[in-house]
Amino acid sequence: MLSQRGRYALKALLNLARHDGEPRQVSVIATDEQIPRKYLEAIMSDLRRAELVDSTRGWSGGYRLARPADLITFGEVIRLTDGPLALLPCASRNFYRRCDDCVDEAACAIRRVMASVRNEVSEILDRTTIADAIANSPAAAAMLDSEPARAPDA
Amino acid sequence: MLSQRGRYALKALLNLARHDGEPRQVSVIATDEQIPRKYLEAIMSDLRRAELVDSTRGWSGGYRLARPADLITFGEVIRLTDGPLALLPCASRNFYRRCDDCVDEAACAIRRVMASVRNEVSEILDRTTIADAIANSPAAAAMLDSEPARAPDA
DNA sequence: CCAGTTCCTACTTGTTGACTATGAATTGAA
DNA sequence: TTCAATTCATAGTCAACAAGTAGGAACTGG
Repeated sequence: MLSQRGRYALKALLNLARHDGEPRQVSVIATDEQIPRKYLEAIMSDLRRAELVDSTRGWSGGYRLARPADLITFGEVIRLTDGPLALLPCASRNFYRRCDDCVDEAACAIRRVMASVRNEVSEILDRTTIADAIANSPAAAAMLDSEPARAPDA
Repeated sequence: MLSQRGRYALKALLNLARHDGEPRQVSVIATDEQIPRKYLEAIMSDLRRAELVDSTRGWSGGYRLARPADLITFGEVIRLTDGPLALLPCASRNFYRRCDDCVDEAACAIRRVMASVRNEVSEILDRTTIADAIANSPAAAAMLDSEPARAPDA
């Protein structure tokens, strides 16, 4: 499960992307997206340290995306807030860690399955950008069936 | 991330599947798979309540699979021990729950992405069975590239 | 009746997620 | 130069949960 923190981070970045251009204050985003202001402040600090957003302080300060929205992937954000995408540390590429009680990693049947899951998940999340997400939003969704979002689902 | 509990449950079921036939005791599985005995006991109880295994007590008691190994999927086990596969409750099919702060679920860009992730994940995990996993294990892995496990990976 | 097993309830212990509080540092406007 | 609005940093709280442990009751074949 994605943490609340991760969900908030994504919502905030989407919000920034939708109102591109001038800096946007934490308080504005917070009320927009129904996020506790102080908590969001901490999250935005993380995003800044990770160089996903830029900040300016003082009078009309706030945050904006540090790069174009089509260069920020879901995968990057989620790895930042929630750590590995993989279901097991030993199946993670970015956060690899051996299981302490694992006898023979190469022969581990569980690991093999989890690795294929991780492949599919990161395939989607590292391909899908913030820009993609806002592109197929509310109204647009019905008209076009673009490539990135695979299943219409419900 | 999968919980330790979930990993143990999978290991235990694989162990049962490999030694099919007569009942196998918790203590045996525990030493085989490096799992704390008492903890495994609790896990096995859960698996029994979920009707994944059968138990007999007393003298030469123990556990065996309640069904053929090719009718037990990773998905079922993981949902039992770890809850939803989906990254968000609102993107789960089996454990659906609305996000409390969600304004318009149908228009939610994040949900759409997470739903497609969930589709891929459950596609794999609900298709892959315990039998599949032991089929492509140690030696077998090199010779045949069967269908279920997609990526060799590393 | 007994030894070996499962089964059940409760407890402990450490970690973490989700905030909250307080205030310092910065910066444009008045 | 002062002021108000912002970001930034550190620390603290609180509840929930994961990962075990403890102790013993219930059952069952020998």
